[in-house]
Parts: sequence; C-alpha cells; structure tokens
Amino acid sequence: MTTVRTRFAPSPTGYLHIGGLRSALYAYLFAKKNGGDFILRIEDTDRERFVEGATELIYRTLKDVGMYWDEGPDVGGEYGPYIQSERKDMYLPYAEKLVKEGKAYYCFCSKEELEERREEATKRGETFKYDKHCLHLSQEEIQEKLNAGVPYVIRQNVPESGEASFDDIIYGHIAVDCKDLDDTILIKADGMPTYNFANVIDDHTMGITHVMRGNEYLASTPKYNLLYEALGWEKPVYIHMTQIMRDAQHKLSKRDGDASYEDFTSKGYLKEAILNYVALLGWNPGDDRERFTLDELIQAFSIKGMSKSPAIFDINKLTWLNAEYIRDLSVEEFTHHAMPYYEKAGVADMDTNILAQILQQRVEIFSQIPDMVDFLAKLDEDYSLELFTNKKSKTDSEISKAVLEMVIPVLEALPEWDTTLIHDTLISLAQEKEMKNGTLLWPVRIAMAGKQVTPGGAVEIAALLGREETLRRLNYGLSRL
RNA sequence: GCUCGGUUCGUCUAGUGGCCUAGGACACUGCCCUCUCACGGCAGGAACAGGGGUUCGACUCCCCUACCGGGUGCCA
Repeated sequence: MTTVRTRFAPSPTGYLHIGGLRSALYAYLFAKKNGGDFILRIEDTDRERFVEGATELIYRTLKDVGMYWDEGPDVGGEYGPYIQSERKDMYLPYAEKLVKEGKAYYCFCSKEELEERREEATKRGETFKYDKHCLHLSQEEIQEKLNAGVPYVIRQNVPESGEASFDDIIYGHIAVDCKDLDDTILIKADGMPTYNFANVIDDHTMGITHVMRGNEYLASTPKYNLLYEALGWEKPVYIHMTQIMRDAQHKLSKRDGDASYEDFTSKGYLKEAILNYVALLGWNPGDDRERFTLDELIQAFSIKGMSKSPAIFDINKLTWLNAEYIRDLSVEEFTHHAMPYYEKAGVADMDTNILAQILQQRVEIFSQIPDMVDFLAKLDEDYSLELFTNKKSKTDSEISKAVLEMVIPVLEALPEWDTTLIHDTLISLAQEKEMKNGTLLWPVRIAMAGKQVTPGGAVEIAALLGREETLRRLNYGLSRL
C-alpha cells in the first residue's frame, strides 16, 4: 500500500487567510489520519501577484498552529524543489512531449488579439472559446515563427467531442462535454507553467496521492484528467472542498479585512480556538463534540464528515469557542495572554491573580480587557450620582451616603488588606446592620468604579485598588453625595 | 448566456426511506443564582426552497422550477 501524500499549495500573494488555513488543515488531517505525509508547495508562478515575505508568513502561521509539513521548501524532501518557480525547467519538456504527440500545440496568437476576440464574443453573449487556429499551422509555419522569436504559449489540445470526467470523493462523478472546454494554456509566454499545467505535473512528480483543494477547481479538473491520460499517468484521488463564505453571496476574501489568521490572533483570539473553529466549518465529527485539539482532530477526521455546501463564517461562534478556551486556561496562561492588555489599560502592576479571577469568566477575546478594567487605573470623577440608586439593591443617594459613612472607618481600621478579610468584614457588617448584602455593597462598588457594570464585585475591586486608593474613592464618593 | 455544483432553524450542522410531532451547538428570549456584568443551571421560540412523481411511507430516491455559488483568464 502506498503512503498517503497530500499537499497544501498556496500562492504567496499576502497573508494566509482563514480559508487557506482550513484547506491546509484538512489536507494535513487527512494525511496524518492515514499515517501519511503532508507536503508544502509554494505556487509562485504568477510573478505579478507575488508578495515579498508572504512565503515566510505562510510558514509562520502553519507552524504556529502546529501543522508541521513533512516536505517543503525549507525542510526539503526527496521530491524538491518545493517552490514552483524553481521547478520552472521541469515543465517545458512535458509540454513539448505533449506537443510532439499532438496533445498540445504552440500558439502564437497575441494576448491583445485574444482579448479583443473575447470581448466581441462576450458582447454577442457567447462564451469565448479559442478556435484552435494555431493547431492548424503547418510544421514549416511553426518553425518559422519559432526561429523568428515570435512569443508563443503552449495550449492543451482538448478533443472537440466526447466526455471528460473525474470522480470526486465528496461530489461524486463530474462529467463535462469536451465541446464546452477551452484549449487551456499550459505554458505562458514567459516560459512559466500556468496553474492548470503545473498542478498536474507537480502533483504527479511529487507523488501526491490525494489532491485536496477548493472546489473552484471542480470545473477544470476534467481537463486535468485529460492531461494525466495524455501523459499516461495514474490519476490522484480528488477531494474538493467547499469555500468559506462571508455571507450567502460572498466568499471570505482577503479584502474583508478580518479574514486572516493574524488579524484574529492580534485581536486576542487564541490559535487553538481559531484552528478548532475553522475545522468545524464544513466538517463535523459525526457526534456532538465541538472542542478539539489538533491531535484530537487527527483522530476524529474523516472525509465523510465534510460538507458539500459552502459554510458562512460566524464570528459569534468563534468568539464563543475562544471564550471557552480562555476559561480553561490556567491563571498563569491567562495572565500571560492578558498582560499586553493589562499594560495598555494601566493595571499591569495590580494583583494578577485577582485580575484573572474577575476577568477569566468574562473575557471572550483578550482585546476586550482594556475597556473592562480602565476604571481601575483611573476613576471617571464625573460619574453620574444616579448610579447610586438601584432598586434591586434597595439603594438611593441617601442610603449610599449612610453606607459609605459606615464603611469607610471600618475599612480604615482593617489590620490587613486582603480579599478574604475585606469580604468577611463587609458581609458581617451588613448582617450586623440587618441590611441586604447588596444594599451595602452596591454603593461601595459604585463609588470605587464610577460605573454601573464592572467585572467582579466590590470586594475584588477594593482588593485590586489597595487600601489607599479605595478609601480615596470612597471619600470622594461620599463628598459628592 | 453556456456549463458544473449546491440548497435542513438567523448561523454551523445531525439526518443515507419508517427511530423525525426533524437532534445538537452558537446567537436570541425568559427564569434561577447574584453587590453590577459575566460564569453556571433551567426553560423557550426558531428549519427540511417550491412543485411534480416513485413508494404502504419521503428531509432522505427521480424530474422540473427557483435561488445561491463556481468556471467560462498567458490568476490560482
């Protein structure tokens, strides 16, 4: 039995977006599930769209989520090089072989000329199809142009009739009529292969057994099979995957602004959550589990669970999943992730255990932290006195004033300043005065925070602020009442 | 236009002829817990695109229509 080999073959045209990450993930999972190899190939034949540094970004992202490739540009392997531009010389001989056998041909029609004809066809409401003009050039004419250095491309000679087809694991048998197929360009005028040719040559020469890619290739795969047949090669197993959509009409694209992996990590999403969520878009394990580590995904993965219809990216669910992961973090891990945001909010020097205690259950994405705790660093002194009135806690300005007058000396007299002592003292004070806990704690919390909604309660806030600042704020609140 | 594919709650999905008065999750709503907000617990509303067949019986099979997407590039 041959080893399963899958590949992820991105174009270095920018950062790796969520859809790309998902394609890589499924190819990785399938390979690993079957004890096979996952290969990384960089498809940079389009020099116009090449972006400096994009390749490194792809490496970094895949490594970051733990998807290590068995072969690739940086780690090498027996089937290199793994960058298409470095394989440039491999393609032409195959193309020439096809030309010799009449399965491909030189075409000297200029880009401009073709564009014009394409426009005309569109105007007439027809699909432009190359008319095989250059296929009928005589041997002498071809040689003449070649000698004269006329730029040329090599086109696939698709049969004029008959059926081209392939079998897809997810979509089943797909057949198209050859008369609807255009003679695809295999080799461009600059000598580079097009994707349409390179993917066939590379996948075969790299021993790829299972071709997993986006279903935008569904329509051109019959043509690829024609090439495999023309070259006498065994066809790979095809697995076409759905796209991720932004909404029902638009697929998630790089232009959407928040579609890249790095955009999410920089907003405070955990990589484990991103990977987990992305795995669930268009795939399900066959049971009700939703939380998976990468290793668990390998165990659970099966093509059977892959969906045929596109999935809309739901930031809500990703955010929920992220919150789940955040809640499972140890205090140390939580603090590590939160620290940059603590610094931003000016609370980095406060007790991180208490911060974690009040924030971990409330934070969905780390970037929410500054807005939650900014009041700790600085009290908004113009806060509305209306805040002291709360029906459920049975408080109003008058009661709040009385409470603060009562609480301040008690807190001043505390021998130590720690959460438990503050808590026990305030609670027993409330009992002693036969008040609801809320009636006593509400005004204290409001005076310390200056806002209605806070993470944590009066006790935690007091502990974080310290005795001096707590008393300063309580006295200030009292002075305003 | 032509061609290929898709269509179950708002979203991700389970479902391969009877287990479906269609299950789970997110989101939403209500209640409980509670010093606020969260967390947690409980409860609730919410879907088989439409029409024809086939069948004793269709979410499941076939056909048509509608809608959406892909392809129709010297992009990948």
